[in-house]
Amino acid sequence: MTNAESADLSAKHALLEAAQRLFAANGFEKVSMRVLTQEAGVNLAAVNYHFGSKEGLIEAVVESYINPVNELRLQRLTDAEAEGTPGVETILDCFLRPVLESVRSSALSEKLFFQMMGRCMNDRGLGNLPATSIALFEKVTTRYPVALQRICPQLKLEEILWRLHFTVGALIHVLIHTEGLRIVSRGKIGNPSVEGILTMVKSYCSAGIQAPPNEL
Amino acid sequence: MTNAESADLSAKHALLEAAQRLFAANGFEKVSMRVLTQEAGVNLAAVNYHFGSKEGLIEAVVESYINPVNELRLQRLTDAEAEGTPGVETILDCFLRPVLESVRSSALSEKLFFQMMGRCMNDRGLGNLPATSIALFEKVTTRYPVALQRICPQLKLEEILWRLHFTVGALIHVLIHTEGLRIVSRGKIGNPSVEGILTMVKSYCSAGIQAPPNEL
DNA sequence: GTCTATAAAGTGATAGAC
DNA sequence: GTCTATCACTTTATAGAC
Repeated sequence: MTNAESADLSAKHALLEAAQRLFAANGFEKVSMRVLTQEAGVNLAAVNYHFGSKEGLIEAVVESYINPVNELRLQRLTDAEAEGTPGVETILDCFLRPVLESVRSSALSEKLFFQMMGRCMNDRGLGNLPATSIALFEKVTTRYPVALQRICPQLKLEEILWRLHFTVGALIHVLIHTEGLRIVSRGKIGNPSVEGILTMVKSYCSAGIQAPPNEL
Repeated sequence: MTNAESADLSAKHALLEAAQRLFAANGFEKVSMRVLTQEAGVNLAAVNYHFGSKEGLIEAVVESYINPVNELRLQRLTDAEAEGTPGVETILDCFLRPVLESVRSSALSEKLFFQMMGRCMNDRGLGNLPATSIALFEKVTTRYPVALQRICPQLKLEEILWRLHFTVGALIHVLIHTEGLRIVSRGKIGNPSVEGILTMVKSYCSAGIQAPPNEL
């Protein structure tokens, strides 16, 4: 590796690292490239050199968060289906757990990581995600409903899609707003572990998905 | 009413009306006071005269959306409890329906209204809402769990709070992201009426809230 | 690849005339 | 209450030297 390449990688890496931290804590809009480059210890112009624009940097960060999660979701579902016909709880585990596991491959603290993940899924709006992320999302929102319908044949695909929609909402809300709720509720929600929260989300969403079908 | 008061009210009203429309469509951050005042047909300085600052205008709009909903939530629960012990579905109806009904007392289109409501609950983060809104939220998040525990005595209050947290997440997600999903899913979610969506949310969340309790 | 310097445009807020 | 003019500052992006 030449010096130039090494410098390139370290500057690029420093930008990505600072971007993750600052975007997670403050949101994409509120972080200026001046503050970000200062925090990263690189020059202001480096953002445009390495990522083309602020938007390019945002997309790089979003992809680095969302894509591994969705790839893991597909892999886990494939694994589960190889072992038989997974139940609703198992399918939900395949869907939800990758979010928790990605936290370990991140340099961010747990709280910041979850906020970042929530922001990626929320602030950008699904429609204007990077193309690679949209493609993965489409695979996920195609395969999971099929898996669910296999063991919930009483539900129309349409209603499964809606119930997965509600499930995603519960997940994102927990990721983004649980810290705030902890403060506002003055401790009334207790202090469950991440695994404990996952258990509660799974039992709630599993029951919701298996609710009696509605007339559509 | 004097001319001055009339002029005051109409300028203030025009600002609020434009703020609702623009904030709903573009978010609080992205709307500049220059664009907003131009849209409202008033002078740039009017924002600071009538609301003190951009932040003051935002808070006025947020209050005007959130507070009526939470007041209605409290009223509906009071009414339901006057007629006996409401079930989970009834309690959820008291909680969710006020969001839909407020749409009719708004000048906004249905889509914009729902986005605005979602933004009020989401973008600001619960912690930094106006004081009156926080007080109402605290009443709601005190009374509803009590009502739920009355008919779900097998659940600890702590778990009820978490399940209400998930419910709010599903609601907000539907408000903000359903239009986007409609596009991305290429019509696969069908075209249910607002009342139809409410029915689906209620049955999902009702089943989720009544799921078997977890070890905490 | 990295830097400085700067362009070009935007922001919220306010003093002061009317 | 409403207006103009302007302040003081921030933003992203880029040209050009090194």
